[in-house]
Amino acid sequence: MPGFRVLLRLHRPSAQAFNFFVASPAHLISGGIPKGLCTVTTNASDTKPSSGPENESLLESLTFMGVDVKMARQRQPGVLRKIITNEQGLSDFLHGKGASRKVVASIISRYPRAITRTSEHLEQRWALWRGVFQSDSKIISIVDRSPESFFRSSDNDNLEKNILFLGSLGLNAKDLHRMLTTAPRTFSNSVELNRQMVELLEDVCAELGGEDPRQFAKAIISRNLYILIRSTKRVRTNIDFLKASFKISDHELLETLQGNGAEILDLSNEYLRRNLKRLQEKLKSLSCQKVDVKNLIICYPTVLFIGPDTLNSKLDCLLKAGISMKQILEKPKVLEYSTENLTGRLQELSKLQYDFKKNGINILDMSRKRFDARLERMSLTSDK
DNA sequence: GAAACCGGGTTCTGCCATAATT
DNA sequence: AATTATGGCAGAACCCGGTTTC
Repeated sequence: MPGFRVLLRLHRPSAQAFNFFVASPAHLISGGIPKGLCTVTTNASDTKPSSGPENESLLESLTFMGVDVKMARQRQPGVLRKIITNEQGLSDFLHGKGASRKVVASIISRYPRAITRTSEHLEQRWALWRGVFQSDSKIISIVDRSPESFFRSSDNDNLEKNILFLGSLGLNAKDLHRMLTTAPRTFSNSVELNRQMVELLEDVCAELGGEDPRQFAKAIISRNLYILIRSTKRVRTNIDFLKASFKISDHELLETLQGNGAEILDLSNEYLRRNLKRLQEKLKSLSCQKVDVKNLIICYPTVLFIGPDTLNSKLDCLLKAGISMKQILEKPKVLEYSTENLTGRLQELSKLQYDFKKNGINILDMSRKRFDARLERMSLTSDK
């Protein structure tokens, strides 16, 4: 559970803080000065930050609601100038669905345009989401997580078509639910955009000599719920790149993509390129053959997800412990465990003088519980 | 009864640029 | 011309345990 999620948690808020501090002074210069200091020197008509005045009573009411007006202004300045808005209706609506005052304020701060939606619109949209989610609170948690996903589009028709389209792909209800939980932006894409991605995947299948494009697309989507919020350019480029970069047959590529390889399509083009290049270099320096690289990727595509530094440190710590490259290539799943985890296990095993040559390296590919149990048994037998 | 095989779970927003509206 | 709607991007693994096999 920690791992990746913790990384994201730690990463994101710091990035937000960074933007907040950097962007605010910029705003003070561009937005604050004309209002305060320029009244004497200029007529409002030719000042650069073209704009009417902000709606003071709106600002007041937002402030009263606890909205971070500074943040809102930085994100969508135009909204603050509007004469007609529905912040009270939005607030009441969200409260009615169980959102706290704080959550409502945070939502508006991060996606101010939300207050331009009418109450009828909100009711409609909510009803559509409820068609997929079991409870209001589930939706609230997603809207709180990503206000933009819910509010960015005002096109409820499109949303409805999207739900129908996604359902028509043959994904089961569970997949659909998971997709909309984890990648809610998929909802707000235009149906056309989603359709384009599905068509791209079907085309790729046909190009690679696949028999059943529909099921290929479905397989990739259900294995990679984020695929529909990637650009077709990214996915296309990655597939073409994989095809061109090593001697993988069409059939092998097809199987890899609809198997464990579905996720590597998410990688940015540059990242994939860099990771593959560094992987090839590293393996070459360890005197592996090209075919070893190919087999590694087919057998364990996720290896391309691992950044060069992480990958190198994992390989190095395994090799240093007396494990051969051949063993790693035969059991690449050991690379899935964090460097810390691996290092720790290697240490404990070396205390017991575990012989990898004799016993293999499967012991590293085990859940914590099983590993500990195994160690326990080993130390018991060695005591006797 | 342990080891190996195998697949599954978790996870993804907030910002920017541009097209489309009004 | 301003505002809204939409598309696209960067960021970068880890762990668990049911079932089968020996």
